[in-house]
Amino acid sequence: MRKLSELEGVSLGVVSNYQPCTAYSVRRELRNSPSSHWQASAGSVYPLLARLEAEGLVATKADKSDGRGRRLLRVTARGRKALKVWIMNGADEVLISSVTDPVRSRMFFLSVLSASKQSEYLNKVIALMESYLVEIRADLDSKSQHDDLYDYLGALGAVAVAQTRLDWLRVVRKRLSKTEK
Amino acid sequence: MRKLSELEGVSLGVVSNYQPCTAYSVRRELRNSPSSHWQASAGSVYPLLARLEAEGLVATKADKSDGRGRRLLRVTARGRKALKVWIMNGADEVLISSVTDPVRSRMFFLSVLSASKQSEYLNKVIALMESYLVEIRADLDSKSQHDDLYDYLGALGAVAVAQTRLDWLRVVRKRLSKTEK
DNA sequence: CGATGCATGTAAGCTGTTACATGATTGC
DNA sequence: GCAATCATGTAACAGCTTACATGCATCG
Repeated sequence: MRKLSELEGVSLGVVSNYQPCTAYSVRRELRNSPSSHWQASAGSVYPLLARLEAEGLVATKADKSDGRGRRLLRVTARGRKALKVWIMNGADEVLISSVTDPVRSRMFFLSVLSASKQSEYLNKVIALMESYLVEIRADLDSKSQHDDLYDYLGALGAVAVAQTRLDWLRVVRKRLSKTEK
Repeated sequence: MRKLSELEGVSLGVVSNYQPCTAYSVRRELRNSPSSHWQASAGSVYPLLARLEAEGLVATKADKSDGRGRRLLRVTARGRKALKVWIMNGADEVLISSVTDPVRSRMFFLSVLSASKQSEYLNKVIALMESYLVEIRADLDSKSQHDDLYDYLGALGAVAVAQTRLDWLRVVRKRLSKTEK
């Protein structure tokens, strides 16, 4: 069986968690989830789910009671197995270290900016990180440990990492303002 | 001027930090950097740098003393400006929240695995995170604050985030082993 | 003198984005 | 009745990966 991409695995997982559901709701779930923000455009999700259906990982059933022609998705037995394989394949050296942070990437080249532009950039990024943290904290608070534990634990990780990134940015700002003097 | 992609910005930044350098060394730098792990295959880096050259952001000069036909890259004035714009554009809401962690993504769907498979997965991932942390800690230690401050601060962020992810995974493991009983 | 690393690139293919296109349903 | 949302998709394009292809330099 073919190896699933990240977006394919996540989409299959979303179907698994919310079935029966429509392709549209999968897309919305990916877009709205504040903790792992995929673009999940229509041009990717629909062909992707069609691909998974062609491979027998999901099955669709037309909902005749709906005039919009919605088609309800379910994960097949094959699909459940493929999801398990995808998860276990996530325990991979390369995948674990492949988390690229656009803020951190820019840090390495910050010296090309003037000192004032540097602090302008840092202040902006810190402000954005702060409001992002508020957003995902609210998301975490909305998730009870007793409702869906895995959802809660995932959101918990998102908050922890975002807090760490913010703390780090504050250290950077402090350190750079010291050098300036 | 066109908006640069993440890989384009990073590549331009690497040239800026190490100039004069070859396209090959840019590729190697991206591949070997443990803190922000791009694949940076030949098929992406060479066309990318050719693109940047065509737009006048980098300039190449043939090194006649080298039989391999190496071409040395430099950032032009236009390129330096484009790099500055790219960095400032990084202070963006969407970009900041776009950090997707493959380990965290999988957490939301972990319930499809049996309890024993769940702990097998977590143990594997934790072991990998531990050795990854050792690797980037060594990288951080190799970077002096007085040598290149920005390099040091970037690596510091990578270590902080990796440590947080590991701590989170340990919390998850503990929490799930409790539920099992 | 052979393996590894340096150095440059191309071709095919997959994945994802942006923008477009259509129509039904629901809430105000 | 009108706007927002639900719902499905297509077409053109951009970007990156994998695999291929070539040849020089350096070290043991």
